[in-house]
Amino acid sequence: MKILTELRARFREVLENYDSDVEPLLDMIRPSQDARFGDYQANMAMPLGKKLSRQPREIASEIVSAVNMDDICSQVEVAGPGFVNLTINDQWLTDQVNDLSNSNEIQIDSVVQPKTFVIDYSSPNVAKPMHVGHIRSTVIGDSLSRVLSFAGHNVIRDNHLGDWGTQFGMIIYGYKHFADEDAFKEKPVKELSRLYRLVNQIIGYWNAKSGLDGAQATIEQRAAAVEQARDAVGAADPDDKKSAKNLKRAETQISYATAWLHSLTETIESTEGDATLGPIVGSHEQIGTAVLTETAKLHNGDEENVALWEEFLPHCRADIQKIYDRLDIRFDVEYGESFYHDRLGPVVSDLEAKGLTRESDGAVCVFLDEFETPMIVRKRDGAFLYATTDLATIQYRQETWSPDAMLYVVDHRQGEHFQKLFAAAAIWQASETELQHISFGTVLGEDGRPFKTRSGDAVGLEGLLDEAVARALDVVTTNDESKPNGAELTNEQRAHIADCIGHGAIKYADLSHNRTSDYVFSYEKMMALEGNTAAYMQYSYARIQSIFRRGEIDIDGLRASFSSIALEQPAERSLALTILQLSEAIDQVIEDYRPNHLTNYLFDLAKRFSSFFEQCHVLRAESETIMQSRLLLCDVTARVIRTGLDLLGIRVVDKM
RNA sequence: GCGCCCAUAGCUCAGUUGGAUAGAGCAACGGACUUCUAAUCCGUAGGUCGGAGGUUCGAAUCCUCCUGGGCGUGCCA
Repeated sequence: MKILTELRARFREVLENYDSDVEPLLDMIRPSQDARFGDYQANMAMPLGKKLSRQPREIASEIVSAVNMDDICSQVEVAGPGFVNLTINDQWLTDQVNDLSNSNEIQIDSVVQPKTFVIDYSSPNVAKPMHVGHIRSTVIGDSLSRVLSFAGHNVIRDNHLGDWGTQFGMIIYGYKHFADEDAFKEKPVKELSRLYRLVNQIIGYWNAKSGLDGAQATIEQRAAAVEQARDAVGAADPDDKKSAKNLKRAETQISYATAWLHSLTETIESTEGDATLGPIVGSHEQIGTAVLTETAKLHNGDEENVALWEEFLPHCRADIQKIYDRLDIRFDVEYGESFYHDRLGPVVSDLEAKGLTRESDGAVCVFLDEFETPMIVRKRDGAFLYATTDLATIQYRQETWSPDAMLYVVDHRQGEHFQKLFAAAAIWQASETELQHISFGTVLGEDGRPFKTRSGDAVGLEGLLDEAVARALDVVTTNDESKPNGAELTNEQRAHIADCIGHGAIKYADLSHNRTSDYVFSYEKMMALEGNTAAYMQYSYARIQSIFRRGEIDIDGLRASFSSIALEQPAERSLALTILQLSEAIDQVIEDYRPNHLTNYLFDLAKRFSSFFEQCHVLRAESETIMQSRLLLCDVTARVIRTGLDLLGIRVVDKM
């Protein structure tokens, strides 16, 4: 399991004769993109040629004759402007894959220097139901945690829950005014989330009311701007694109403003016409400030509000935990925002004492050279902000774990916040800790807009998972019933398989996209169960288990015997080579914290297995020896798939 | 206005940090099932990598400008 490591080790000594810094040169040894160029290629001769003002091909030949690769490469060729194409020796490859096959667990060589990572992910607001927006942070953070720890790093998974913010003020206000005691006793979280939505709608109503005048004024203002721009276009010469552009922009802006006014009016009308909301909104005009007051009272230790918070919180957490249990997500610590409450004042005092703050409009601010706007750590009204909490969190984590790195798996819209946070942390307390925002894009609906329900709400996570499982069950059932030898699964088995496939599909769809880009959420695509989906990998695994069942193979016994893998057919060789590249995929994931390198790898592996499966019959192999070889190759493939999927948080099943 | 990000096949996306003739999967077309599970495999077709310059042996990738889009932008998180 160390092809690339081994190749680089062989090159290292020789390359030291050419350049003092060999790491970048060694990085230029990589798998070939095309089978015609061998299994691996070394591309360092070209840059060396430039640096040393010599012919790259000449350097390549020199390197090739100096590096001792007789045992691992069957062919070493200099090609094109100076590429070195390496073909791995079949015997060496066979030995390597047998080593892996003989080991009890699929492992990669642990990192030489284990680091301590704090990974901050998921972090939902506990008072609101989890929605589709939480899926990426949760799934990506979980996978990165699994991968880093698999590679030998020390990982602390921290769920930085939003358990102390304005949303609790909203619930408390809602509880005091609109609670249905019986409903709360019956299903507390359901009642609390009803109260949250209710309060949210009333706030929205009053915001809309107070926004009407402003929206009207904006429209008038922009109408004037459109007139002005239109005149400018008339006056300007036809080639002046600038004024045409201005007109277009002004027109766009007025259409936004009109749409905005329309949505305000709609909110107001629908609220007033609503059977529940209509009668009550009128008596809660001050709800906005009242909610802030309830929040402030909570923060200041008001007995009643703290008691309510303590009563609500366990229910909310239990509800979130239900989702984590379904998704097989776990954390080492769940220090929510409330945990840092007592540390916020001291953080601000410390910043002040170190002369890093300046007062501006009554707020305590940290001004940073790189940014126009400051980071506000204490509001005019004395309240703290999430920036304050985040600084306190960094401090706490450093004191507690002295991590080498903290990773924040949070969506890209908070990029600027983290830039400021990291900059502030750097001037506040010098530290070697690597602070990284693991940013990701938005989940879009099939219309290319952020994924919302028809009414404009975020899509609930629980319903989303239910839907995926339901669709998976359909496919499992249809497939089982159309098996040539008749259905073979009980209802319980079908349900379990659908559970693994449905949840796996959701996770895989997310992880297989480059995290930095937005992606379009589509049940159809992820459930198509063809192509690059979790099901394809799960299917490969199930087929292998089916071979073992059909042949009544005791695979553990076979592995313990003296049988070994021999690579005769091209499909066998190609599969074995890919199996041995797991560690390269893991390295890539860690390199830039992107799990999609692992999904790409697994897809490649599963494709090669499918080819092998078509071309090389296992149970009807030409001889007992070949059959045993292929059985072992199947076994090691299955174990690598299982390991890889496990690192993505996805389960396998024996039958599909 | 300023800042960050994006634009690759009809659609959804990769593209190993500057490497060889840009790849998958859907969708389309043609083949392979008395199956070690066809949820599969084999093949065909599909591209001005948004546009224009530049950097060099070599650019989807780096730089500049332009076009089109997304997001953020002083007391929410």
